[in-house]
Amino acid sequence: MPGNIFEVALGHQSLFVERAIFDARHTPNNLPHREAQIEAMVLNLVDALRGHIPSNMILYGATGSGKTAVSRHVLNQLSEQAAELDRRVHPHEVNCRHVNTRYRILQSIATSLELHGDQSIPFTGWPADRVLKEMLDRMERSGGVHVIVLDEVDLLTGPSGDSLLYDLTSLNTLLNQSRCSLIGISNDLHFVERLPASVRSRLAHEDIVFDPYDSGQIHDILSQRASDGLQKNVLDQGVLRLCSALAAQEHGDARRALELLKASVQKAEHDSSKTVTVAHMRAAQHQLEFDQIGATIRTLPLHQKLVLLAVLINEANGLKAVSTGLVCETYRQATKHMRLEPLTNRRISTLLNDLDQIGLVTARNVSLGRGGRTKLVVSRIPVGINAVKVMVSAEPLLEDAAEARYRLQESL
DNA sequence: TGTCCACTGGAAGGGAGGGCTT
DNA sequence: AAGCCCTCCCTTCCAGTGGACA
Repeated sequence: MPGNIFEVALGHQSLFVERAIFDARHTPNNLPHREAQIEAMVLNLVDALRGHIPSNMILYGATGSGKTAVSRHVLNQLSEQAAELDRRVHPHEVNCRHVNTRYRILQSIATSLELHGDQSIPFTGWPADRVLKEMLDRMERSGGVHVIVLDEVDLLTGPSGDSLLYDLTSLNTLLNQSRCSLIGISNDLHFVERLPASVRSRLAHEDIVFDPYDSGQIHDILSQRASDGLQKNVLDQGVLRLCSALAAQEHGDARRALELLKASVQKAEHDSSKTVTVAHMRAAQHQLEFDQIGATIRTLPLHQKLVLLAVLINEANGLKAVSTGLVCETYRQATKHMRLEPLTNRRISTLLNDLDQIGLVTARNVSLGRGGRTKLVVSRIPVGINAVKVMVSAEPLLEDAAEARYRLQESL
């Protein structure tokens, strides 16, 4: 008589003790190799506990260099200490990748201060200035010091972003009962240079730089998390060293290293293995790469998929680098096949830049003399991933266009 | 050395769509 | 219902560009 289908799975002993320790949201109490940055933040933010206004700060550093984790850790500690001293400190964290317009950022901060009986602010509809006023009112009412963290602040571009940063850096001139300090977190060292002078001088009072972790430092971070989050002696020799070395190659990205270690342990569990081997890690690495790129491709808008398809079709026909003109031409044929209105060349040029930005292609500007100026586009999708198949599975309409073009090219 | 090509990329603005206020 | 605000996606216009070629 077969038992419950979950019974067997429950019977397996997990290699994890605490899986959450490997999550991106997890903020550890101990952040190795970030003592200097923590100290710099503390020296500045301690003013909030003395009733003064901490200077605005910008934390710079590559992805996975610990900026967000350090900022969360420091703010958690600040809130704890404030509670102990009966001071009011209100941290607000906004990720500008997800919340990326002036309106929505103001709305998000104001909503975090919403009290029972307050009118809730809609996602859209109000004039932005009204949202700003509402946010100021709520800040005044709650008093104390507000610390606003703008994660990935470099993604706030254009007049709307400048205007928001202007608003936020001017808050202290409008507030009477409370104070405000701003922390920007940026991957881009040159972000501040693009800001208008009026904002730049007020935002960048203190810069804290997070150098990428080297292989040894990532090893320390992984060892610590492994000892907190995994059963004893489940990692084969060499696993941590390989994982750290791979992450160090990828610009010292500790987040990626943790993700890889977690995926490797899951692979081992899937194989009902009692230990995690280098082979599990290699398999996990492939899996992560496939998942990441596959998800990116699947979520592209239709025309962007067609532009990528145009690049891949030309590459499949032996071209190593494709010019913008050729991409446009192939793209137009595909849209004609699908009975779609094609976008303009200008728009395609921007879509190619976007594909370059998200890492699916490399688009390099070159001049071919009398052949004119153009971009040479090369796909960056690893050989093992069938991007056309991924696109077709997400957008079945593309199947005909993809196949028709292949047949056309084969017959040439 | 000037010309020319095939673009690039900034700026401005149109229009659709979603949501709120009056 | 009309008017307003905001965002997003897109087009149009156009000055600028790098380097081969005459």
